[in-house]
Amino acid sequence: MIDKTLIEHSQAACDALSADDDGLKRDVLTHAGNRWSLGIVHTLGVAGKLRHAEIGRRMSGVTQRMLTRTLRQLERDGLVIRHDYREMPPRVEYELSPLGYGLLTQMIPLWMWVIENADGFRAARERFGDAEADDE
Amino acid sequence: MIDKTLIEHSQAACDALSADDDGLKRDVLTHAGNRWSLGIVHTLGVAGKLRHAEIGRRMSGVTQRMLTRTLRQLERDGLVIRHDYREMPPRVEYELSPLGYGLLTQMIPLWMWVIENADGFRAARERFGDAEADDE
DNA sequence: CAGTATCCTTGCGGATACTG
DNA sequence: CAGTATCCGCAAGGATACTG
Repeated sequence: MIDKTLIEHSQAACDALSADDDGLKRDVLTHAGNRWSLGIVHTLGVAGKLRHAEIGRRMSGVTQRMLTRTLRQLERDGLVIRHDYREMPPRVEYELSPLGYGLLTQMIPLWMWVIENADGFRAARERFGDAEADDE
Repeated sequence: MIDKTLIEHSQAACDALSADDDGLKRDVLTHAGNRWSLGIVHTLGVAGKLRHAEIGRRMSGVTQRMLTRTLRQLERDGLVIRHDYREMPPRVEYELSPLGYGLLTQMIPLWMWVIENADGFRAARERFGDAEADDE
């Protein structure tokens, strides 16, 4: 059975939050859910400051296009800082902003929870994946 | 300046997590980032058990199509439980699963952080939104 | 009431080729 | 090296109409 106080606590917290912009939260999660965003934030969080190509090297599968796109997105979101040294050949480095580090920090407990409950998610997938996966 | 120990703590935690499936985390966030997922989870978390139409009434803007789609998605993800009473006229109720309540709980600190840092996000938007919003 | 069935637009993500 | 420029397929999201 579920802890009732947990639910009530959630209620109180959610009510307080509902007053603010609900779209902002979804916005952040939408961008965070994009294919490469989490990986880049994670990589920059671990490595500190990296060049464009170096990020690409550490994240197998990403194309230059998507890397640039995602980095620009993260920059617009204020999570990543871009340093263009205006040299020839070009040298550009990316690093997490304080906001980016903050997000990374906030994400960690969530990630751990997801992994702890991976079985639960997979179980749900199997229950429904076989039955009605084909119609979507 | 940013707390260095924070970064190192993040590093350690992230390294531990990287070993596991990175796609799963992104998967959860992708679904959570979908247009109506958060709102539904929040609504069900606060209200408990609701009928299809009642959810729609509490979330202005959602169409029946998207409501059904999102609910089905959440059901497949194991976050929401669907009760079909097989009556006529139809009566179907939705409620959060334990996993759903768990996710909601995990989300709350993240949401609070997002709202606390809303100024930071908006500031970033304004800095870049004006300059290069037109080319995307 | 609780959905499906269509049709449409938008944006993500990828492949490939090119440029300063 | 750090990008752009084009091309494409796919899925999210929305509008509208219909059904058991």
